[in-house]
Amino acid sequence: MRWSQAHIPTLRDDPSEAEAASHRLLIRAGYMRQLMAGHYSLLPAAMRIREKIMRIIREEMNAIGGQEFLLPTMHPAEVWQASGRLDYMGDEMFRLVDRKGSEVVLGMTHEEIFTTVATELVSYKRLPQTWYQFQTKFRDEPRPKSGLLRVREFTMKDSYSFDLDESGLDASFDRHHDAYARIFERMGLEAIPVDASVGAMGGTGSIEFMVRSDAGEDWIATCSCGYAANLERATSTLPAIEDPAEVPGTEPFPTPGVRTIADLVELTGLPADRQVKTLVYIADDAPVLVLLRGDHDLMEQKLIDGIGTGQVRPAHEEEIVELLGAHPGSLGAVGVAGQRIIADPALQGRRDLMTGANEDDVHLRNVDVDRDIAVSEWMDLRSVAAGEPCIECGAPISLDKTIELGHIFKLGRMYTESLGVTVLDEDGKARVPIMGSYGIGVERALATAAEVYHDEHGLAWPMALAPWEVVITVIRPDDALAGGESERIYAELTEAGIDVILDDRAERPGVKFADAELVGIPVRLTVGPRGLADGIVELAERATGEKRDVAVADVVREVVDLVHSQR
RNA sequence: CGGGACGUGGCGCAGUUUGGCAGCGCGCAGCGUUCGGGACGCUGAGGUCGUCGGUUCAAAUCCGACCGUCCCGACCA
Repeated sequence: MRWSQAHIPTLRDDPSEAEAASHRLLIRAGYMRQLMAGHYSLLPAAMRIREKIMRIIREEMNAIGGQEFLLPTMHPAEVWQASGRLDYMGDEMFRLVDRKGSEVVLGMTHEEIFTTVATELVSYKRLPQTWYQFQTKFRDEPRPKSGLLRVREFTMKDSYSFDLDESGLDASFDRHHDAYARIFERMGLEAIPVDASVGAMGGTGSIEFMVRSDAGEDWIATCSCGYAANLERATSTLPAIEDPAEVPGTEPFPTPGVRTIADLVELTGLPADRQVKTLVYIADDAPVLVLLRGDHDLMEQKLIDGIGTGQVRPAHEEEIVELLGAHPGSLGAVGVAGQRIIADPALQGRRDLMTGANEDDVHLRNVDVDRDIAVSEWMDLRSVAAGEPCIECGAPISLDKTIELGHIFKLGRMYTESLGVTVLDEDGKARVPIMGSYGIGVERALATAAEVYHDEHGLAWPMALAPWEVVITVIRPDDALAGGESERIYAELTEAGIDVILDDRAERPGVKFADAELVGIPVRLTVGPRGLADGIVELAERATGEKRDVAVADVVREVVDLVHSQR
C-alpha cells in the first residue's frame, strides 16, 4: 500500500465529541467515522485490523473443530416467539414489518436461528457439533457510548455447541474456554476469565473474559490466588463480629429526622455493621423485603439471579408505606409476618443490632436476627468491596473496571426444546441435545486493544493486530536515491510477506512521523538522502520509541526477523 | 427514561449576552521557495449558521416546537 493512495484521513485536532481514548484515537487516526449514535463506518485501516482479529478467531475456532456458517441477520418474529424471547428482549430488539405485513426482527444473537438448522441433527452420531459465524448483531442500546465499545450494530463471532449430554457440554465449554484464552493472548490482550451471572434466561454456568480498562463498564473482583469473578457474582469472607451472647427484648426509640444508615450511626454512635438495612423490592408483582448489613450494598443482579426472575424493581414509596406503614428510613423486618423476607448471610446469627420500627422516626434496638426476624431465605446479596478477604485464600481482593470481550455460556436445553430438536440415541430413544453459546465482540476487541495500546502520540498496535506492520517513511520521495531505495525495500518486504505501507506522500518529514505514530504502526523505517549517504536507514519501534541505524544491505532481513518475532 | 452540555465550511472553535455584510486557526486546490519531527509566501475554493414555525424593516443572535450528538445516571441475553 502506498500512503499517497490510501484513505487514512488523520486529523490534527482531537474530535470534540470523543472522550474515551479508543474513540478519540480511532477517529483522529483515520480508522472510523460516525454515522449516527452507535453506528460507525469502518475505514480501510480499521478493516485490516478487524480482518486480523477475525483471522485469529477463525483459526482458533477451526482448531477446536468449529465449522463456519453465515446465518441471516433478519429473522421472522415467529422464531423468537417460539423461544419465548420476543417479549423478553423488549425494546432492545429492532423490529420491522415487511411489505406483506410480516413481522421481522434484526438478530441480537443467533441461538434460535442456529437451532433451526440443528433440527436436522437427527442422530446422536452427528454430535457433538460446534458451529460458528461472524455476523452483524443489532441491539437497540438505550445509550450507545465510548465509540466502538458500546454500539447498536457490531460484528460478533458467535458459536454454539450441540452435545448429547452434560458431560459433552462440559467438554465443549472447556474447549471454548481454552480457545478464548489463546485468542485473546494472540491479540495481546490480558483477558481474565471470571465467574459471571448466567442472567435471567437460565443456564448452568457462564464465564466472561474481561480486560482491565478505565473505559470499561463492568467491575470484577480478583485475587492474587487466581480467584476472579464479576462483581455480580463475587463473594468474600467477612471478619467475624463479636456480638453479646444474649440481648434483652427489642426496644423502640425515637430517631427524628433519621433517613439513612449514616444518620443512624451519627445519632447512636453504633457502627454501620450493627445496623440492618431494609429494602423493599417488587419481584413478579409481589413485594420482597431485602435485608443487608448496614455497611453493605445490594448487588441487584444477585437478587435477580437468586429469585430467578428478571421482573425485579425497587418498590415505589407509596407501595412501601402501604406494605409496612412507614417511609424509607424507618423500615425494618422485625415482627413482619406473611411476607417474603430475603436476608444476606452477613446477618445470620447477629445480635444487638438496630433496625427501623416501621413507624416513621422510630427505630428498634436490641435486635436478635434469629429471634426477631422471620427470614424466609438466606441469599448472598451484598456487593463485595475492595480489600475484603478472598473467599478462596483470605488475601485482600481487588476490584477493577473492565471491558467484557467474550462470554461463554452453558445454555442448557431451552432452545433445542422450544424449537423441537431431538436426536435418537444409541437405544433409539429421542433425546434433546444440550447447547452452549459463546461470543466475542470483534470491533469491541479492536477498541479494547486501542484502549490498552496507546500513548500521548497516538495508537501503538501489537504486531498481531497492526493494520500495517511496517511503514517506510520516505524523506524526500523526489530524491532519486531515497525514492529508489525505499521502493526496493518496499518491494522486498512485500515479497517477504510483510504488511508494509510506503509513505511516499510529498509531505514534510514531521507530518509523516506524526502520522505514523498516530496510526500506530509498530515498525518505522526512515529512508532519506542523509542516511543513505552513509549507507543506513533508521529503524524505530513504536511501542518502545527505540531507534537504531541499520545498514541498507541488512534492513530487509532485520525487519523480517523483527516482525516475525513479534507476530 | 431522568439530569447536564452542545449543534456555525472537512476538523477545532469565536460570534448569540446587547438583532444590522458569517469570521478565525487547521485542513483543502494552484504557483513558488523549502524539506531528518506537524515550514513559509502569494492566489483561491468551500457554510440553506441542525430543522420547522414565529417576532421584526432586519434573525446565527430573540421566542416556540422538533431533530440530532456527547457526558452522568437508570438500563445492558
